[in-house]
Amino acid sequence: MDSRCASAGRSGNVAGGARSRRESDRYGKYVSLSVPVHLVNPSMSIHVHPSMARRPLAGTDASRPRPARTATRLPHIISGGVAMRRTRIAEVLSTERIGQTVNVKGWVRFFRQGRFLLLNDGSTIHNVQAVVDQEHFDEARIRKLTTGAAVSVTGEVVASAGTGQVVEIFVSDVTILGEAQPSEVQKTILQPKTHTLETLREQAHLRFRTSTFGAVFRIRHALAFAVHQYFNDRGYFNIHTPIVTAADAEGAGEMFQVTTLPLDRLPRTPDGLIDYGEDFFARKTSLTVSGQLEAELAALALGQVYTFGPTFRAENSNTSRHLAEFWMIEPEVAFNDLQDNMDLGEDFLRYCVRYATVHCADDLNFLHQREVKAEAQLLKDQRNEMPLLERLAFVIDNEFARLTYTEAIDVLRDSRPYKKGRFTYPVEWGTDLQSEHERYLVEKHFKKPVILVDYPAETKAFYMRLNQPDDQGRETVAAMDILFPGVGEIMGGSQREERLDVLRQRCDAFDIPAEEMWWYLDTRRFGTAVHSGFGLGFERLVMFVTGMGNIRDVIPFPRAPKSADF
RNA sequence: UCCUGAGUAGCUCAAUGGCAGAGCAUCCGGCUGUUAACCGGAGGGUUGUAGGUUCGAGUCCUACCUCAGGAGCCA
Repeated sequence: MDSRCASAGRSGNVAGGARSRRESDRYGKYVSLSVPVHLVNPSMSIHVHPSMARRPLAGTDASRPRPARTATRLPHIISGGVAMRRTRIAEVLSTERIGQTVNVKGWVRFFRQGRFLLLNDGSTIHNVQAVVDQEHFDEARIRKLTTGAAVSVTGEVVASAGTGQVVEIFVSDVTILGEAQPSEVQKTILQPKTHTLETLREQAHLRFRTSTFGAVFRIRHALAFAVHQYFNDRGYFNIHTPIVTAADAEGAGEMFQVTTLPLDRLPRTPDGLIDYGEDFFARKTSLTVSGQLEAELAALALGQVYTFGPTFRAENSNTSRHLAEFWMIEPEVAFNDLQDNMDLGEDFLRYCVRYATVHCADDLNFLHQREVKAEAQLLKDQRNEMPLLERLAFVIDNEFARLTYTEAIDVLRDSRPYKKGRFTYPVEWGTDLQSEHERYLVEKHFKKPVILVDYPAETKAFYMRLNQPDDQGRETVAAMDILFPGVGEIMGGSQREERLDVLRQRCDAFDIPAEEMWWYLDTRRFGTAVHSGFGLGFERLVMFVTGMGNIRDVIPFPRAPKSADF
């Protein structure tokens, strides 16, 4: 980046200081000289400054002629959009540009009164209003300014004469880049009205254009960026664990098989079994359900690592919290015990939420208002106790409640709903907590995120570290689950079993063939060490931050049972 | 996979077993500094699919499909 800035500076063909050179460099690749002249208003004169066609820069895409930055600096370039670089609408609205001529490209949201063109280019939740003076343009072109069309607009930024916006663009030229037939648009979610989330889901390829999904996916990006930022700043290394795996022992759920065998004529062994020796990898393989085991290997050498990749579960889960394909973040840290693991999980979650509130204020504000409007129509007991922005602030400002599974059982047995027989499922030590129990703890009792630790050994995975039996001889493992309001289990992790003999016993108890796990067990043979990690469902984090109630609305193209459209 | 509910115009929803409707959107016309613009008019339907009951079914019954909410599995 720095070197590219320097070369832009050397070219010296752009007026202005260091800042404008950097901006020119950043946007230079979007510049196009070839505006289709037949789409330009014939009544407008087109002036091309000599600087438009000169001095290629050395190498790189910047070797195209460079445009003037603004009409203010080169006032003799007055119109036509020719060779003007595009300005993102976010930039037009957030910086002081009154008096400058800008070019924006985007999609029409509304065209009110044949005069007010509301454009959005995805750079921000906000639209820019472009005022089209009909007398200056032929009717044929005006008629193509319809909802959904892609257009390029050039004009002066002026203080708005209306009251709904601070600035607007007074259009000197408008070009239709891509038409949208109103009769066809009318059949899609692009028609400017409120649609249900179910309808939007049926047109997932178009829902990016809506305000809600624009906001959701900008926030999703910010959170993904925050994940890498957090770990990078703290000396973690990102590990790309395999997507195709032969490990069948992770115990994290049903797996999607990966094969190149002909399904209509499977090769058989003499015993009549499927002959996986003929398969692509010469063994049975599947899509990964977790990168944890591989991340452990890396952590026991690189110290602290994390994965952030796709994960696949072939469970027949039909809920608002499950996907067949989702993204998971799995840090793994050598020498961390369960306490360190909890501290990491809590600090990490707080960091991500805070990052979103700082970097996505406009989008979160929109989703907040959207939620407030939607909740106004719900019955009181169905509403969230806190609106979105308060929920986020609450997580940032308050420490999570921490307690053991055994203590949680006591809390539940002491609760009103338990004593009044309101729980559907029994509360007994040794069984997994049900959704209703977790929800009570998070939403009613503690009213904040809860970290539960030390679960009964038989309910958890083989790799979790076995604790000392308690005074009643009950066995637990050093597992931790972080529960969030509305989302449920957002994170699950543990201290790993580092003792070879205990791990072997656990493999036996879970019917896991130790010989297939030789590479995993090897780490316990050569310099084994205490280590811990967790898995965070990325979409569940996005759900919490955006307030979306269905996980299928926080991933662009959801995969779920009987559903892989788009 | 289980439980509950839903499926009627492009969208959101009405319609006691008796003529299938409204608002918005679309199209045509008007108005023109609008803010989910407004005013007038028009077009738009195999009521999810397949059977059944009935003189008559959007409405009742059966099966299936899809979706939603909840449960299980989990992140």
